[in-house]
Amino acid sequence: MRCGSVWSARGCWRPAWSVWGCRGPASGRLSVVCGSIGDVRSAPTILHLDMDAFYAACEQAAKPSLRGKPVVVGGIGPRGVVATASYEARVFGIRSAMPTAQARRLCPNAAYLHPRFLLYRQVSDAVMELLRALSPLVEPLSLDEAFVDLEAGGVAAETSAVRAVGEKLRRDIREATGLTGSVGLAGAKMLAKIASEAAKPDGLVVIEPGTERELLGPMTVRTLPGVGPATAEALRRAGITTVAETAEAGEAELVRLLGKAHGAGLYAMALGQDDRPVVADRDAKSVSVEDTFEVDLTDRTRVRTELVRLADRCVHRLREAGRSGRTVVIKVRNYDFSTLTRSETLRGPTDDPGVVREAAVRLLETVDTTGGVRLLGVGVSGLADFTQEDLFAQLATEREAAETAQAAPEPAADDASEPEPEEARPRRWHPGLDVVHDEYGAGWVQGSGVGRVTVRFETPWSAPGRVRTFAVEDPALRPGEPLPLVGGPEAVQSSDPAILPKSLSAGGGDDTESVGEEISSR
DNA sequence: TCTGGGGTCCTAGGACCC
DNA sequence: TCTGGGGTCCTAGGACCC
Repeated sequence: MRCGSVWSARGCWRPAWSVWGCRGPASGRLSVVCGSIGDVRSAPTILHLDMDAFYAACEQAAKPSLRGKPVVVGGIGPRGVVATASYEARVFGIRSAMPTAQARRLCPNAAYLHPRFLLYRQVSDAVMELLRALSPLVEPLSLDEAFVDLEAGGVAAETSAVRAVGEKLRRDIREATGLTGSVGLAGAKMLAKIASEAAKPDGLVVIEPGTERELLGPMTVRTLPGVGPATAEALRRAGITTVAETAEAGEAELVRLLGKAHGAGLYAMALGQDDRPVVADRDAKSVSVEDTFEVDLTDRTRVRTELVRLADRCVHRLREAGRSGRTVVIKVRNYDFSTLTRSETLRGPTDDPGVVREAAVRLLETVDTTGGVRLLGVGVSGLADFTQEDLFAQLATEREAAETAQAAPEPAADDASEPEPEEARPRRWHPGLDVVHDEYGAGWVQGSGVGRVTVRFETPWSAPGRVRTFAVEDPALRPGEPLPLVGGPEAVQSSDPAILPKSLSAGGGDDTESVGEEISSR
């Protein structure tokens, strides 16, 4: 089924759904049943959009030389995992959440790129804007996914009307971003999501209200949202593997197996019942940051320093969101991957870096880290809208700062939101990052090592570009910014004139005399 | 060279209060 | 001074999602 998702096999995957969707003399009867329950709308007016291989597709749109090639976006380091693989990379068996090292074994010739969230957010904003033109009720689930309530947007509650809206949306997205998205339309969130999954890539699937039970019945229970490996295994041990078997098991049995909330929820899903509304403007409930270290931390002082850094980053994000929080939580993953959390609830919400820092350090003191620390995290929950100084928290800061002053000679700048000066950071030329060269213009890092960095000079609107290699300290080379994927050079809004050099717009000649040597592309 | 980072929701036990 | 029960808050852990 997975390989059914690749370009080549798309033709034989999608029609299978059309068959299911059209099949069934009983569909009329079922629609009456469901209509009477009121759990699913009588028209497929809930839309789910899912962009296709989003991060990888953004990179291919930005980097002409990668179009049609396997691209993997994710952690580049020894402990990295895959965030998104392009469809060309999925042919090799590469999947999200797979260790990058394993992906490299499966497809050594793919391009392995560090994520550029700035770009993904820009593209996402453009897509979400198109969605909000359809309805005031838009619920983003992530950068590349959202529900839209078309009924609230005044779209006629008819299949033909919502289908037309969905197809137009897909065209608009392609025009605005150059990317493809898949659309699912159904009378409930769960079904719309299942439909968009079936539509992938670059398709649209409608699930007609009334057909959902026979559609879902034969599918694996893993299809249902909320059923992961653990739930699936618990169900399998009870002889349940399909959605139909889940429904047959009955609510009481599912509650016995999985607990009250999960069991009851799963039973409803298996019947195709899902009346969750589309909710716009969901407030975040927690903010957290975490780092996995390339080598386990064993030095206690270093662990503390890193924790303080994370606390500052966390508060920075909290403040950016204009929030404060009452509960501080730290997360420690040990050398053996065992993970624990410790939390402390303050008397009132705070966004004071000192308070969060000290709570985090206090919590760390209750944890044995002698075996080595693989990951550290700091989070804040119990969020409130930040409106006023919290006196309790302020007092706590001063008191605890005084108490720990002698025991903890931590340097610690006063304001966590102060970013490190650019010069203080070593230049890290991660593969995939934008750069600008004084002479050659905009490009991206293809690789680096042993004091050299290899750059491919191309832009979203250029032909595939050529590769040159420089010393990592080359003063003509500097970090760049993402370029717009569509609109060409006219769309560039940058104060950096070097992005658009004459040599590039003139089509480039054989002009490698100066800085570097050519390197063959892989 | 196994296993990221950012989240959400649920459960269960103990404290505490009525 | 043998003991019931409910509600809420806090903490820790776990499953799941993208």
